[in-house]
Amino acid sequence: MTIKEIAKLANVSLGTVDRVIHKRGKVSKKTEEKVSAIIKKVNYQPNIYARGLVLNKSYDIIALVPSFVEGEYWEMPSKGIKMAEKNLSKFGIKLEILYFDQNSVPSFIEKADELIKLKPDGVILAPVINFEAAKLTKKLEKANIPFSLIDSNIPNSNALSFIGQDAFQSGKLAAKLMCSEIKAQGTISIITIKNNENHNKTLQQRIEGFKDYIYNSDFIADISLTENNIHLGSANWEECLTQACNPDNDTVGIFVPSSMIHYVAKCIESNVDTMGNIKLIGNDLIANNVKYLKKGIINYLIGQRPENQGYLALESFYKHLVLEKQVPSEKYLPLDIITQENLMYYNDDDVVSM
Amino acid sequence: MTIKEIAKLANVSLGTVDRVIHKRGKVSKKTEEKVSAIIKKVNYQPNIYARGLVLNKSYDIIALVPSFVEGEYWEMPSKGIKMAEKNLSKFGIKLEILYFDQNSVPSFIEKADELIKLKPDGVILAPVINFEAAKLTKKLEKANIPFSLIDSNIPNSNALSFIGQDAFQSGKLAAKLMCSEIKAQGTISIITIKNNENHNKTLQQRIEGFKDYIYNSDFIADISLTENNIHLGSANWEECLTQACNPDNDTVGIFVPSSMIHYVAKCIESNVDTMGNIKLIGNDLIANNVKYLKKGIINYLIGQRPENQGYLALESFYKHLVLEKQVPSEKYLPLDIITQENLMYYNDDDVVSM
DNA sequence: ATTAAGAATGTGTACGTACACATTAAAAAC
DNA sequence: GTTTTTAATGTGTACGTACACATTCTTAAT
Repeated sequence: MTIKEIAKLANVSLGTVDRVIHKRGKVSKKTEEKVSAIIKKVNYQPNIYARGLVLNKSYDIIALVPSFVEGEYWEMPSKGIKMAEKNLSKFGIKLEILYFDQNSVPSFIEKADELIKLKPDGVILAPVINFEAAKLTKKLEKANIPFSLIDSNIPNSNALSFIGQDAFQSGKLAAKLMCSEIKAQGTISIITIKNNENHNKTLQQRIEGFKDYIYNSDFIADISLTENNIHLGSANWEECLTQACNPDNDTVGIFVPSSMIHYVAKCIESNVDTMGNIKLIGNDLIANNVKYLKKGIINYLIGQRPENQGYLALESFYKHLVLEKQVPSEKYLPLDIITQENLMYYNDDDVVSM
Repeated sequence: MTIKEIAKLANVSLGTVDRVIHKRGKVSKKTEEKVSAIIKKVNYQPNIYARGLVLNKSYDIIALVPSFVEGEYWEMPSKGIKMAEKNLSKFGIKLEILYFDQNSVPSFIEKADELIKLKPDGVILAPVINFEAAKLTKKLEKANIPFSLIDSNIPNSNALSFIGQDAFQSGKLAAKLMCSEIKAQGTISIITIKNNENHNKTLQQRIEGFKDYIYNSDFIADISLTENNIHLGSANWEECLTQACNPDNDTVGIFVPSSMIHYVAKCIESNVDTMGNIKLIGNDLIANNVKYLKKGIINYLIGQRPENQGYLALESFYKHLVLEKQVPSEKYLPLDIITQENLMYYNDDDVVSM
């Protein structure tokens, strides 16, 4: 059903139908109603090819995400964003990725300023530096530039879309798995490993979820819970870590609420005779973690589909700008439980093919 | 970069460039080489809007899948296929779904004949009735109609694409989870529940995977393994099931290699005092199973993203017919481990949004 | 040298939409 | 009743591609 046919049905010209569809005015009330009725009746759907051809718009989307070295967590969201660009560039979605150092506030500010100057049509933002990210969203709002958030949310930010995880629930899930694995009484250790002093909301929420589950489980009688922080910047962090892993020789499980769990895994591996039975649960399917999962040193990894997060973020702009469809304001991705037995189908390069 | 610009660069007309691009011949070798070189150099990508507009082709895809009543497994692949149609119809992908009764070979044959008569441009086939499905694929091949398989594969069928699961690995995963959950020695029971006598390859592979894991685990010393079949057609199936659940009063876990596990869950629920501690693991996130997972009667469900399977199957034709891209010949979806703690984000209606 | 046949190349139209511009009809001003 | 203004409606062109058809250029046959 085309505009032409509608025009014929309504006994008016193409131009009139066009004005009605786009609400450009300059149509008498009578004909407006007549045409609208027909449009509704025949369920007119614009031909996206013709539309795309004549508009021939392109949209510049800028993603502002943490930089990474190969194998680090933030490689995965970036990968997803790039994959989406490959699929969507033919629809006029152009992408530029700006990387900031997540351990450096000035680096974020610099890139944020650069972003604003480029006047993009849309922004994908990973608000890992919370406060500064919130400031940027205010600026974007003022400049009327839509933005989507990935990884973590900024409540009440008026984002086009948030795509991420439920970190609290992720922690609960980790605790549940830990409780399933542990067969004896002892100590469960929560170890946080960071290379900066920034407050990380995601880590905190995972820890809270973990503790929430443990405190409410039947296991609480048999276990004690300890928390440790390791700072990778400090000189003796390796000693500290080894010490934290099994201080009283009764540690039965360790939870690392981040992708840094491979550091613990490595430590356990080199002390396998004393620590070999400790159950290890952490987050994210990065290469280093996968290695230890395959070896059986890490028992479970929890994933939140970071590639998908990136993919969906760019796709949200395609839906919003190209298709002019409504996009869901929040999308929580599933918390995947990954173990030796199902690893191979998560580790696929093509998880984002949809 | 358009054909027009290429024509200008090559000092030829649009028609000549067009002939070169589509290899229609009637171009002298010299100009053909000149134009080809330019096309390659400027990395010409056809404008999909203009292309789509002028071709204005539509493709009739027919899906041949098992019928279902609400809440049954096969509702999910159908849902995914329909969701894909919603997204892809604007690109000319038209869908018709034919349903057959998976307990009736004649019903399959009837629908298959109907399908062939409709001369579709592509077919999505769920080959649950193996032998007849294979016959259909031969016919389709002869008629030069591409087809994609979902759920289970037909080896060497020359399908455009197979989208499904690794059933053997699914069984192994179930066994791994069972071993994590079980704290005492006793019997693990594999219960198959069917309402027909057809051989079901998927069930068989899951069982084999399950046994493979158990036999190779440290647990084998502490447990014994039994197998039971329940036929829902028989008059006394409920008695049989109750009997099978805990025959020697030492059952510690039950594995049902299908979505039928809710029958077992119901049985356990009504005998909670004697069977309350039995661990339950089964497949598929259908409503009935979710109910018992939430209640804590089912401990784990293993999912293989049936909606995604359906979605990807239709999308494979979009990629093949509309975008003329190569599609992967096999796609194994991840085996999701679902438990109370991560259920909510899998049970989302919108799992297929990508 | 002229013509016919065939190869090579060029031109024109259509697809459905958006938007600028042209035209006509109606109402207001004189 | 004529002119001016404004509202309403109609027309034409462009987007980039595919394909039918028209034209020009070669080459061989007469």
